Amino acid sequence: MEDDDLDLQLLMSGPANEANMYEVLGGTFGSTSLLRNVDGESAVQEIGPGNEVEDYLEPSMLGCFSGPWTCRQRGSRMRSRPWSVEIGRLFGSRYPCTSGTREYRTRKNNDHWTEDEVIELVDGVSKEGIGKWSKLKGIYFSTSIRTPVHLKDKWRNLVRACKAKNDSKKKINAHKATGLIVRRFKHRILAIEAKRLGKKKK
DNA sequence: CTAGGGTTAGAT
DNA sequence: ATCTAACCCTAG
Repeated sequence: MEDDDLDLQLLMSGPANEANMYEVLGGTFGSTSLLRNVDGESAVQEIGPGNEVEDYLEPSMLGCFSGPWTCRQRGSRMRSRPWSVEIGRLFGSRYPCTSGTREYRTRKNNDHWTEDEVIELVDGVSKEGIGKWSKLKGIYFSTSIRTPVHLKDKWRNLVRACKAKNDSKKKINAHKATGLIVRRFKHRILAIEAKRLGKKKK
């Protein structure tokens, strides 16, 4: 059995004991990982064999470990949810961060854009122009999780993807879903972008 | 608030 | 090992 399968297995069945839990968490986050103690706001502890599971998780969270391994739709095929997402749920979308100065990461959403969302974005930008991200959010994405910054970032990624395919033919379909979208909107996106660059020079 | 550099996760 | 998409950081 491969390592990934093992991790998956552990999450499906739940860690057998504290040591196993330590393995599961430590295995991914590394030996220096820190977990916030749920009770004490300031208490941060290193994951270690000397600690109990309760040091890291409150009882209600423990149930998450034995739940079924769920899948979600991404693109056209089902894919198992990365277990980092599962960990994110365990920690209320605040899960430990091993790099940098931050104690933990707070990543709210890690989903890929749907084709419909991209259509909205391209439509919106062509009507309102580039750089009106907050306005765009209000008009086209008012009920969406996407923030103005997300819109801006996505647009940048779209432009980059379009340009990448102009430059070289070697790295096509790095990601299939994006490839389709890019093929469909390439001309509109590049036209809008060209307009922006034109204005910028003046 | 936006622009743009930086970081991270997942796929190849 | 490298690349992309999504997300973060923050100056201005």
